[in-house]
Amino acid sequence: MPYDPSAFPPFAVTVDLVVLTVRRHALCALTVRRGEPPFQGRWALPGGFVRADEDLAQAAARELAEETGLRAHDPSVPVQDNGAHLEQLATYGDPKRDPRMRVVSVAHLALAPDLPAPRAGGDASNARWAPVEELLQQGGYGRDGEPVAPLAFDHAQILSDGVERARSKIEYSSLATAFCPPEFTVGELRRVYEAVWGVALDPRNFHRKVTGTPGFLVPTGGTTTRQGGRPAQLFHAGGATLLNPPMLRPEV
Amino acid sequence: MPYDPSAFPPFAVTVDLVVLTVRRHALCALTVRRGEPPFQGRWALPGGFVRADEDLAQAAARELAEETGLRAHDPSVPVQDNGAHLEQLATYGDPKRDPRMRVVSVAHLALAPDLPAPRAGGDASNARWAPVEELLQQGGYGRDGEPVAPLAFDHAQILSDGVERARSKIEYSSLATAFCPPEFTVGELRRVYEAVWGVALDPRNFHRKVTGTPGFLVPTGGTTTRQGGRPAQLFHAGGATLLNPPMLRPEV
DNA sequence: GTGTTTATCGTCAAGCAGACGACTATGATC
DNA sequence: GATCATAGTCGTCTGCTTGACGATAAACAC
Repeated sequence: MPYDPSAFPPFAVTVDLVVLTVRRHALCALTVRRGEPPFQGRWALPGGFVRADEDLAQAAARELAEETGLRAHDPSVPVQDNGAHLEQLATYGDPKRDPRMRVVSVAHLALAPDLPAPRAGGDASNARWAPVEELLQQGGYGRDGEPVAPLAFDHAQILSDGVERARSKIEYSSLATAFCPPEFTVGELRRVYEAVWGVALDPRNFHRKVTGTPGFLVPTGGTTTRQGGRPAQLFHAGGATLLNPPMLRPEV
Repeated sequence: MPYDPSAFPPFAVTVDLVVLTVRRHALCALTVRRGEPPFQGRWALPGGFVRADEDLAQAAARELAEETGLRAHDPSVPVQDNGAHLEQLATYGDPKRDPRMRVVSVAHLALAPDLPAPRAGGDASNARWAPVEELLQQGGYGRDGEPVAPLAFDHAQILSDGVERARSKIEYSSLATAFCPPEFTVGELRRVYEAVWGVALDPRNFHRKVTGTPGFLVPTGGTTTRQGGRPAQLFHAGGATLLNPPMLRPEV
């Protein structure tokens, strides 16, 4: 492999973000409306060019902050703040994925608690949380009966990969807590699993599992009734990041 | 995010390969000796530039074929041929990872059965299989007592990530069969797990687990004594790709 | 034949998951 | 205030899987 700078073609490198959250019992992704061609007016994943002096993770964290105001969560610190979980997802480099030029996109996956309104560089009308179920159905119709236009570029594929990563990763890690506020109840955590997986879980077995796993949940001492019913204990995420044995996703 | 072609810096995009195999009870990786600066004379992972009309997966498959003669395995076809398993691993883009220029490398992970001698573009003396344990120890000494120079660039990190991916992925998938020849015995498969994880497994429990998982192993009818001892049944990999419940990696 | 090696079958106890009954503590409604 | 609906929490039971390990089988070396 001789090194010849003229031997390689010019590439643009971008980061695209799959930002997931749980709203109203549904797994939702952040989308922004494209203001210029190609795919003008269509929804797309947020993203942008990597700058000359930036690492890929830095670029992703910068884009995340620009779009949502969220700080990226430092993986070396336990998840207790409002920072979002951010990890690299995969890289997409089909020569024809962008009709304008050769663009390689390093997709990242971010998990966030339910947020106030999104902002797309300050323009909230061009950003929204959409249920991934709507975004991924091909040629279907949204909840309002309007036909759903597919996402721009290969973003449907990227979103699909990100959702699958999130679905599998909450099985064997404590990542589901990244969807929760700093303090949460067992029931709220269970509803996260139910929304991400799209299944119903037995509250009693779930409670036994998560409270019986050492280091997963730490009681804060407080209780809340914000879900109605009997007051529930409040917890925050413990130091454990790996769940062993894993939480089993029910068969479909 | 306005689109301005002059707004992004030029990137070179490469693919680097973590090619793993099991030789003499040890997990080994393919390394090539660098012929020019930087890191001249040091060992590195094989790789090269992505061409103008190539997808990332195509580039990785081409590099793999150039270095080893292996065809990349088509994921849609059951693993029964000698093709190697190839998947994207992660992307590395630190601005300083290559002192010459901005290079973003899309690392791929390949798993191959034990092969004849490697060839580095026809030059076998500049390619070798090295135990990952030796490659990853910092400032240690190899089996021959020679001091081990660390891999070039950030390739130690890439290799480490690839090994960890392989170690975790054989837990819940049938990927370990990618290290085996087309027909293999339960004992040979067990020795793959033992080499990759660096642990000893109980032959009886392992046998029960893999033969009891539907679709994992399909008996070919033949037997072999190539390992000595009582003749063992020969199998090839079945259609099942996911192991549920997973093979449990013993605690360390 | 004896010993060695590897393969394969079987047994048993401990742990975990799924199904589900029972009870508790709130707010809402009559 | 009694009743009801809602959600949380604690138990029980059964079946499956695992880990530890005994026992037998079929080859080769001497």
